[in-house]
Amino acid sequence: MTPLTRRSPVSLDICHLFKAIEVIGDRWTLLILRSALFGVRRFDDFQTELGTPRTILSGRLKRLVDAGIMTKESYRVPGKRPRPEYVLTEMGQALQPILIAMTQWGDEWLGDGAQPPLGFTHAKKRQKVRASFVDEDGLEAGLADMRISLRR
Amino acid sequence: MTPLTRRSPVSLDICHLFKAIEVIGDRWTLLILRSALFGVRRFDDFQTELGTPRTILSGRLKRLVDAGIMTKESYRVPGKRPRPEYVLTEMGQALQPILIAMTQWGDEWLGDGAQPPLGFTHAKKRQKVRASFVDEDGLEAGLADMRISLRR
DNA sequence: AGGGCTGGATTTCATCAGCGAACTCAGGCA
DNA sequence: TGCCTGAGTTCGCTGATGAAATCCAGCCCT
Repeated sequence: MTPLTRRSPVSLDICHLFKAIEVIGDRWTLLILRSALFGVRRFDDFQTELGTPRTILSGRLKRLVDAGIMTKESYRVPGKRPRPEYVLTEMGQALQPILIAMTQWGDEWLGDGAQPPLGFTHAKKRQKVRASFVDEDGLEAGLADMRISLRR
Repeated sequence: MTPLTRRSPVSLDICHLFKAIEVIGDRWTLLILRSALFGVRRFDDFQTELGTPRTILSGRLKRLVDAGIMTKESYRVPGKRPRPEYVLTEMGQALQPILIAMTQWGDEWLGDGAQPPLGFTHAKKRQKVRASFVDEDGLEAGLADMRISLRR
């Protein structure tokens, strides 16, 4: 068990985890990102799928665009007028490992014994793939092997 | 870029990611977990460090205990009366990869060019360690190698 | 025994964010 | 012109949030 501390070693104002939580640590934001990673891009599609109140949705999308996680682009169905489309930037795509790690945590700890609906496998090797940590050689490093060091 | 879809392939009511978001997808909850993973355990320590309103803090801690992510135990400083202590369960410890992945995402995308305050290295090999995915052989699987399949 | 101290937790109330429904808006079509 | 559609805003209402004060249990001290 982690030893008791009275204070975290990193103060909030320089903590990147804290900043990340400020940006994406929000129920609706996370749900929007989940849909977006699956390929959903349109306002009404987010709205119907998640049931987000429209007012909240437009605010969250705006924040995600401001943060650089999504861009607001234009799509056009022929014969229709142009419509905005919310697409993940590279910065947004980079969130996928986080969401997958959350999915796998859910699979393991919130699964009602049921088989998880999504499987993560290696395309060629056909082995199960799971979120973990790797060193520079691409080899797994367990949490036990890992040293978390404080840089001053 | 992910192809456009109008709907996510997994409906919310069977999605473990959705369930995970319901449980931990909340600003204060995530901040509490951050502190907890660093070793903070006491009500007032969380409160001072995060500035959480006491009413919110007690509510969130209760939810985390109900969810099985923390347990409420008793500690006793000799000569003082026993006090509750909120300790991560195994289920809670298992959230560490998620928070580390978030930290590293923040390091990469929210860093104001500054050196991140926490370094993750392999204790023996002294190499940098990063969040990623591994197959059953413990070898890294990039997102490109990975197939996400829908189980029916 | 009684008063103070300390760290959890609850009460109170003003404020803010979430929510549903209705409304606006722009541009294409008939 | 009038209508349709997808996006976004306006408008109230309600419920959650936040700050401060209060409560409460149990150990100390005298």
